[in-house]
Amino acid sequence: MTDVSPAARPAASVPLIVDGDRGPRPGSGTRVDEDLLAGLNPEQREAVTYRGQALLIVAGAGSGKTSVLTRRIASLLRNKEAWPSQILAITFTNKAAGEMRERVHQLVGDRSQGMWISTFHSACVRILRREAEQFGFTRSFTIYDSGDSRALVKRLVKEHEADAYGLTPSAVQGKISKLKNELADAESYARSANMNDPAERVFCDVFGAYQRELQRANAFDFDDLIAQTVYLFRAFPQVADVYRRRFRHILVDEYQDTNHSQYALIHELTRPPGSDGGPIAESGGMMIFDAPATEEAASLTVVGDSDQSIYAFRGADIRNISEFERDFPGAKVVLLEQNYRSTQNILSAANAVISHNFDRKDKRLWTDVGAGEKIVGFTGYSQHDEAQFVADEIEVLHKGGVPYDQMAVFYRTNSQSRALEEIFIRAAVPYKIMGGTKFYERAEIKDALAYLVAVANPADEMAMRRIINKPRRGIGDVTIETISRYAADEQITFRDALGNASDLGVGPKIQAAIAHLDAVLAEASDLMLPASGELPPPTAVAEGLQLLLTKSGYYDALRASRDPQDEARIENLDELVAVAREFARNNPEGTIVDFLTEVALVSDADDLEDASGSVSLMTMHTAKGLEYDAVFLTGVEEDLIPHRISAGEPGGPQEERRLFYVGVTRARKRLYLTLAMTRAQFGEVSVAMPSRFLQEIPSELLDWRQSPGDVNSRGGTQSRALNARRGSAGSGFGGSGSGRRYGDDLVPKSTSLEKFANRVPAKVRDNGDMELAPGDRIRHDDFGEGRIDAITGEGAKRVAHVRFEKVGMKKLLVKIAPIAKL
DNA sequence: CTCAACCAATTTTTT
DNA sequence: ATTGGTTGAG
Repeated sequence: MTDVSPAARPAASVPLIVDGDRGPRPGSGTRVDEDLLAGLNPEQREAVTYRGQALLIVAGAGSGKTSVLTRRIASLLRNKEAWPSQILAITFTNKAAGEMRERVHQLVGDRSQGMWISTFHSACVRILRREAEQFGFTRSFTIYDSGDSRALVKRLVKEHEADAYGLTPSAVQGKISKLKNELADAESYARSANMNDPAERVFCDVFGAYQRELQRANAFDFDDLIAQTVYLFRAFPQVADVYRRRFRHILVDEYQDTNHSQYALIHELTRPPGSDGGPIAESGGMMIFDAPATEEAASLTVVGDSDQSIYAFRGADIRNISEFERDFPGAKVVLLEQNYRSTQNILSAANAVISHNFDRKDKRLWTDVGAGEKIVGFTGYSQHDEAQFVADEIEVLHKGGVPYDQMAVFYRTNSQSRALEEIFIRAAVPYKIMGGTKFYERAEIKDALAYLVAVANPADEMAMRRIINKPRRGIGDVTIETISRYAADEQITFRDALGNASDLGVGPKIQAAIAHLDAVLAEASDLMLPASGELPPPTAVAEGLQLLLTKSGYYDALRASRDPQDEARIENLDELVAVAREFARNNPEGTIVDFLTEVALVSDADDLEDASGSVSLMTMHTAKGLEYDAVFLTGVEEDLIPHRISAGEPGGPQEERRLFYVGVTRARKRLYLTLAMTRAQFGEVSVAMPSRFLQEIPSELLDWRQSPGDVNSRGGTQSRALNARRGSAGSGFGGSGSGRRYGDDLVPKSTSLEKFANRVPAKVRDNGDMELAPGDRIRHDDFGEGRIDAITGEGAKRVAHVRFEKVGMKKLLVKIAPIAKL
């Protein structure tokens, strides 16, 4: 807060909101080093050099916005318009933050030290840790991830018997999250709620209890991190002023995906410092007297693209960006429409699809790199068949010179990754799944972290409850409630109650177990948080973790187990210890609290290192902001993309279309759209329909290796709708088109068709009402002869369980399988 | 209190 | 199909 801005000039009688385009300040903009602007188009230059109160950069997909943003920051630093510490840049993921930090560092060197480049959540944690004592928390508070808060909600729902009113834990959790994103707390919601509705009343009770439990546990959930920071700023203007004076340049990436609380946070930070007025400001202390009565608000730069808004489901409000000019009068708007990423064919497809969203501002991406390859379509018989095509095509591309890490496979839902994974393993395609079931969400990792939390934040009863009987110590629900009640009676924490094992009135065996756990926690605490106040050694976290896992008996219990999965769990724990060591190396001063913070906020810790050399698999949401030479969009089916659940929600289908658009625009040179005719879910096989988005792509852009009509017999309607062009495939590829880059062997003229002709029925087929019964013999085009074991299902979903002589048991969809009765 | 067996629900996307 | 939760026996 003592930073003095080299650019700050006492602004005489500046109104609260600066009006009009004031143009570049004298001395800035003109002196930007030319190398920062090298290779930029006029709009991009403007976005880098414009100086003013508010700037909106509307950046279409692939328009070079990251480059613009980093150069903008670099130019502020180079021209000495700002110290690093005066810059706050918000990105959507930690990974993006790391990359931006790296790129700025490349441009300006060590001058970049001290900037805050982080996610909303990380930035708020930093602020909250600093200010926690102001409002009843300690700086070692715990961060609850959604799993933690679900566990808490679950307990409270049970305690309040809220399920009797039709409130499921997940519904309650979702509603609480939504309310917090709107900055509504339990009290304010209770005032506006309809209290005649008993379900509402119970919900308010649970919400209130949930918040009290968090407070008691000295914990914040994800949503609180933002919302409580806003409350903090509103309740303590002098605290807010510290940050308003400090951050003179605020930049927010992916602005279209900000929710209301994030929007409010930005507003709080961009108010002029010292302007709050009212009684509190008078008690604000000396600073008010020292500083000019009114100072300039920080400058705000936001970057976004409303066509890429895909997080409405978690409260993102597209109006934040669409009404930016109204919120910040006089804001400058720069449009970046030239795309430097994809070929024209890919862009044309993207433009065609997104133009079906009616409530958008028309924006057309263009490029000057040429048409490029056609988009390849493929329809598999099953999800495995689809996966096989993807795996084979990846190998073809790889032989043609595309590195694995320049290819990615996207899907709508995480569950779709299974089939891909199975096939990729068999085909020996190196792959890496991004996101999904995260390392830090595995049970054993959460247990280990709960041990650490129990040390770092003894007030966190959730963590204590989690570990108290892991490994098995003979402590069940009854004993836990006994301890809990004892702690309440004695006005001490659950953790401290363990120290009085003999007072609890439990059996001697359990007493001993409790005393032992208490001793282990105390020993770890001495190691990681020495009472003497001296700084623990950097290795303390890793050693403490090791100590906890060993002396608690956790490791031993896993080793003694005969469950084969427990071996993998031990490996995971070893990896966690390794992560702690690595953390110590990078942060010699890092404490246990810092470690837990990092772990709580980093989505997938290992995504930076070993993604190289592997194909990336991820959901389309995760893909935002990334780009690859070749992209496979899989499962392009109705009910998947657009997802079935989205149909019922207002704006749902449109958001799905944006999601599809995001997926398409990730591709630089090659795009594959694949689907399957049948998909198994819940162990049931069902017939899938091609996604409507396929029909929105002009047929001349698409080259079907195998169209839905090729696979599906009732192809009449579908093939018409989907521009199936069986037989004309030869014209689309195999020639010496523009795709020279990967060599001519890249696109095998007909091999892939031949290859898959074996696997997939290449001709139109409809078995209609073929009568089959157990015991019948059949012949399958691929599998040979076999005998029917059983028939299950009804109508179009009738499934034959067939024992083949050569390949064993198979399940076949009677209606479309290439089979004949013998 | 623990374990085995059975049953239900699950699959939208994430910091 | 998998997983988590519940139930009842030991």
